[in-house]
Amino acid sequence: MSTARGARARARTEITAAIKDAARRQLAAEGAAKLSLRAVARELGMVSSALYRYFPSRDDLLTALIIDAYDSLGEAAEAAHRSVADTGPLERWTAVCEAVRGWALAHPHEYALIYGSPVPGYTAPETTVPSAARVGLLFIGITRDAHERAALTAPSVPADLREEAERMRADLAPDLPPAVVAALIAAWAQLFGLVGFEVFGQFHRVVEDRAPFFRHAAVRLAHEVGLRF
Amino acid sequence: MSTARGARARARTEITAAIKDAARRQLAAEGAAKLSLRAVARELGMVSSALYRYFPSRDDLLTALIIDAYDSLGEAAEAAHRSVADTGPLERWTAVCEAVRGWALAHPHEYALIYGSPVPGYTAPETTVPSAARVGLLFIGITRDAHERAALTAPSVPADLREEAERMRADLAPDLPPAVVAALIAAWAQLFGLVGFEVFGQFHRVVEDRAPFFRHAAVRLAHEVGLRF
DNA sequence: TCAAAGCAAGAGCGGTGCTCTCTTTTGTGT
DNA sequence: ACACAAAAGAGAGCACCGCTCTTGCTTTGA
Repeated sequence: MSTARGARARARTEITAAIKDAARRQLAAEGAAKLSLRAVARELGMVSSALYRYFPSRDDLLTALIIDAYDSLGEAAEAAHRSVADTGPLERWTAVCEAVRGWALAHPHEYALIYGSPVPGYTAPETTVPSAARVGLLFIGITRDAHERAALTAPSVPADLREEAERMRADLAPDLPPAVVAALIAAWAQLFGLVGFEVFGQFHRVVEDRAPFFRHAAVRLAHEVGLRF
Repeated sequence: MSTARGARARARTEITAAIKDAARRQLAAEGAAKLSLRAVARELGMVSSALYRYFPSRDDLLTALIIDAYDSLGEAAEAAHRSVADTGPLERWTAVCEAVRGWALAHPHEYALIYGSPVPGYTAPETTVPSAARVGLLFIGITRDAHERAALTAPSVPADLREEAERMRADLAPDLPPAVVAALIAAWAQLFGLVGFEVFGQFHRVVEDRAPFFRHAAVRLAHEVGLRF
């Protein structure tokens, strides 16, 4: 039971949440590098050392924010997918892509936290994996659906990739053709290349009307995977 | 004249170079976030305040390293391109892609500096533009070459992207079809998505045999642009 | 009831970027 | 050859950082 477990425990979860909220605000305002435990403590009227009762280090606080960011992105993508659940694979694919892009543009610093340079000396704990996988699972689901409806044209795969494609298929989506799994992973990485370039300003003075540009690229990615409609 | 302009000026350029070298070593070892002016000064046997005679701030030192990183990557890509200059567009394309990947894997922290999360509150000065453009210009050159040899199948472009594609063509490569320019920019971003995911560990436990995976993806990118051989 | 556990506070350590002042070194014009 | 101004280095110091340790106070549960 998470209710009625004593005032102290209740206060603990509330304060933990307040710390994460304040930290998220700082993250959004200044970026991960300037996220300071002392500033968070100041904002909450606490002394900095008190924060260590809730998060053993700054990195642990960052980890919590990373998981939240993955979940926030995953939730946004899943919501977008739900809202077009009764359409064809290609439309669902692009809807998820655009949800990812929209979330990233709305939360650039949180996007940077999860898909930008990793914090040096810090490796994400296994805890983050389920949250991080949500968007990928969405794409796998869409593709699987297309495969079951025979709406999937499997791309070809060169000989030197066949073994690895088979391995990825076994690990990630045993019911899909290996070539599709390989193409899917490539498309997944390429999607975040497009999003990252836009969020991180690489398209500055290069791409101006970015929504149609992105939508077109997302459709081409779907085609690369084998989705046709 | 850069030679014989007095012992003092000579010493200045030497010390500036030594500072950048030490900083680059720290960058490679620990990442940009842990690059410390004081540590650089220590390594050089100077006092930290003396560094400010050469770089007005830590960000300016970082900017210098960013330009160097872009140039280092550009040089690696151009060298790879030179070594296959007499082959077909597709082979040259993949050679450049693989040079980018190889450089990124060999210099992960420098790669993070230029293609990872931007340093918060910091916008790259215009000085970086020429260096940053080198890889892109290589791709444009390869594609232009294919176009001149009639070895280019222009992809299609949807109506809502036509205007922007035309604008990009005018800005970046007036001698290429608009649809190709649009595809080229998308491929450029997608390439760095693939490289970034590998360098930043996103492929951990997902893609294992990464060289053939990347090579295949690079070839597909070339096909997307319209290169056939 | 009362010991144990949880928690906030404060002081303090070693580190950071950066500024200011003072002194020394160095190149140059007379 | 000398004087003088510019350049460079040294040092102290400011405000900040993450983190630790000790000291008390409060809540909790046997």
